[in-house]
Parts: sequence; C-alpha cells; structure tokens
Amino acid sequence: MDTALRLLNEVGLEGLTLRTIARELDVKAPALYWHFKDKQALLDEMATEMYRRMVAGTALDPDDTWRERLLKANRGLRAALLGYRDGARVFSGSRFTGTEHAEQMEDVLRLLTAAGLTLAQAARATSTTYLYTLGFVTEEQGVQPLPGERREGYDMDERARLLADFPLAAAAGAEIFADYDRHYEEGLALLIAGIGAQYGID
Amino acid sequence: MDTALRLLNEVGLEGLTLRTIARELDVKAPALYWHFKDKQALLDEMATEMYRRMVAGTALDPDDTWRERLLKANRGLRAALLGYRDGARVFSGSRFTGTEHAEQMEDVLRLLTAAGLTLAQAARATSTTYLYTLGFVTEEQGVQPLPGERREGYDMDERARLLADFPLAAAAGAEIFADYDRHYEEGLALLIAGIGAQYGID
DNA sequence: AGTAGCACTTAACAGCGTTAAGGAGAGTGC
DNA sequence: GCACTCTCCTTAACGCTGTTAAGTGCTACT
Repeated sequence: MDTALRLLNEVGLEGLTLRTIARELDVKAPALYWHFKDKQALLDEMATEMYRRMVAGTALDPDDTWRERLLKANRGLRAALLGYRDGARVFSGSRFTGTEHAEQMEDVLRLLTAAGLTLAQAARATSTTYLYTLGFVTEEQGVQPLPGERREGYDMDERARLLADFPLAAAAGAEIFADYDRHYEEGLALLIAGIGAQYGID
Repeated sequence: MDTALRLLNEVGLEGLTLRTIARELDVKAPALYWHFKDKQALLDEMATEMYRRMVAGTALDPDDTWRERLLKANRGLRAALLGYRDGARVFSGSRFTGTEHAEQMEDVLRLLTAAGLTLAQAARATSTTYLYTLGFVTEEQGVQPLPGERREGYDMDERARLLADFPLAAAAGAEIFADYDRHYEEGLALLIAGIGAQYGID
C-alpha cells in the first residue's frame, strides 16, 4: 500500500500498472495476485488506506458544533484527496474494504442528530457535502493534478479568445479555474448555510 | 458519435473499445484515427454530443426565476447523465470540443446576475450546483449503472450486518443507497436554499 | 492522363490485466 | 530424517488494448 500510494503520486492513476508496482517492490507482477484478488481489490485497499490516513490527520473535537464538524470533515477529506494525484478518482471508483469508515460516520451522525437534525436530515447533510467535495476535487484534479502542477490544454488565454462572444461565461471561467481553495470554501459555506436554513437549526 | 453513444449504453465505458466501435461501423479500428486524433478526442466529442442533446431536451423559460433555472438546469444535467451508462464518468473525464456549452452558461449567468447576484456569486452558484450534480450522479451510477439495474457487491443486507456496531451509519446507508431521485432533489434544495440565504436574495 | 486528397485496410508494436504451472524455502508431524 | 503442507514467488503465456506505419483503392480536379 505504501509503495502503491507513493507511486500513484509519481505516475498517476493511468501509469499505475501492476508491473510498475511490482518492479518497485523487486517482484514480478503476478506475485501481486497472491495478495490481491485483482487490480480493483488493490485500488479498494488504496482508497481505504487513504481514508485511514485522512482520519489520522484530521483532528476532531467532540464539542464541535455541527457546522464546525461538517467544515472540518469535508476540508479534511479534500486535503486527503489532494494529497494524491488522481486521489478523487481513485476514491470514487473504489469501495472501502473494512468498516472503519463507519466509525467516523457514526460520530458525525451522532453529533448532527444531537444538534437537532433528524437522522434522515443528518444523512442528507453529510452525503450532500461529501458529494460536493468529491465532485469539486475531481474537477480540480482534472485541471491541477498535484498542487502547483497544471495539466496541459487549460490555457486560459485561449479560452478567453474562444469565449469572446460570451463575456459572462468567459469572466466566470477565469473565476472558476483559479483559486480553488477559496472557491471550495465558498461552495461549502453555501451548502452549510442551506442546511441551517432548510432544517431550521443554527 | 451516434454509434459510440448507443454502444456506450450496451457495454459501458470499460467495454467501449475502438475495435468495438469500429466493428459496429463495419470498419477496422485504425480507420477511426482518420476522424479522431486519439481515443480521448473521441470521448471529448461524445461528452460534447451528450451536452448538445441535453440542451435540446431541456426546456428553458427566459422568465424563470433564478431558483427555477438552477433547478431545471441541474435536473436536466442529471437526466442527461443518467441517460448513458457511465455518463457522469465520461462527462467529468472529458472536455467540450466547441463553445456551444458557453451559450447556456451565458444565459444562466445573465439570469442570475439580473436576479441580483454579482458575477462572482453567480459563478459560484452555478459551479457549486454543477459539481454537486456531477458528484451525485457519479456515485449513483457506481451503484446503479442504468436505471433499474444494480451493480453487484451492493448487498444491503450484508452491509447492515457488517455495520451492526454503528446503528446510525447503518440506518443512514439504507437512506443513502436508495431512492436517488428524492435524495438528489433534497440535496439540490439544500444548495439552493443556501444560495438564497448566503447571498440574500429570493 | 496525371495528380491530389480522402477514407480506408493490413500488419505490427508495446503494453496491459490476468491465468496456469511450477519451484524454493520454512515449519510441522511422525 | 523424511514427507508433507503452506507461503510467496517466478516463468511463460494468453487475449486484449490503444496506436503507428505503410500501402490501397476511389473520387475529383487540372
């Protein structure tokens, strides 16, 4: 897992072949089949390990308000996904192998229901923020594989030229394809404001 | 494009090989390279065509309120993505080839700014709802490739057994992995409520 | 009649995930 | 001390993938 995750950051999801991983481990590719049923099982395990490291790296306070908790949990998730090239795609294409993820979820749901939400509302709130975060980072990593790098084909000047006939869309694009940190926060704030308003809690 | 999109629904993104498409067209695989630079260019064109059909299939009223417009546009997007197996993954892994998509975007932005939002706010509102919808459908299609079908490995009974120690998470899961239509609407409503509240418009 | 360009074929390449068969080495039971 | 079992790996191969190179008819124009 350690080798696979390190390699993921170097070569990306597309370059992450069984032969590459095996070579890094001084082993031949079929040897991996002793440890994993197939490549998907390996990716599942990678996603689970990413999640484990995320939980370990996110400090959660039991006295968080529901707003604080949703903010922290989702920021933590985004940070974890951004820590790996194609992190969001690996994540959303895989399933967790254990039940550890349920632990944090249980905790969040307990906190949200204690704050006055019904279970259904709490589930909707966590799920919606989760899906937003995942969608956001997926797009973000499509443009910016690792913080600092930029994928080719996203030339903003050319985009501006092409969209000359659509001034609002052109200006909005400049807005959208830059400063991801701030824009993520704004979107998340919208969602949390919506939860408060719609479910009548603060 | 027509053949490729039809085939996508039959065999899924994984089964959509150049040889399959070529066979369906009574042609050999390398012939496709006369028309497309590479497979990604073909996928980009497929995504663009999906978008075109979406626009054609979504009735937009110029007198929509901003809430109606955001609802319609995102429902239309979800419906379009659900119309193709792995639609969301094709979509988020590709880039539009033309500038047609800017037209609808321009329209939405004009409507939102006319309703009292700044351009930055309008961009944030559209982008956040878009990313939510994309994230939602990506997960939805991971469980349910086409409406009616269900991917294997999502046995709710077994899930309930595994999560016996986490009653809230178990109950929330039953909530989350079913009735996608309703849950999508609820999440979208949360977001739109948040936009109204945060930006002080109705 | 000759030339240019279009749309295609055949052949091949390296690389992919995966399977089958077998082998070295440690540990256990008699 | 020998046989057996289990673990972890290797070698060889399979069918498949996207992609390139080279060549082949066909149409249209000069």
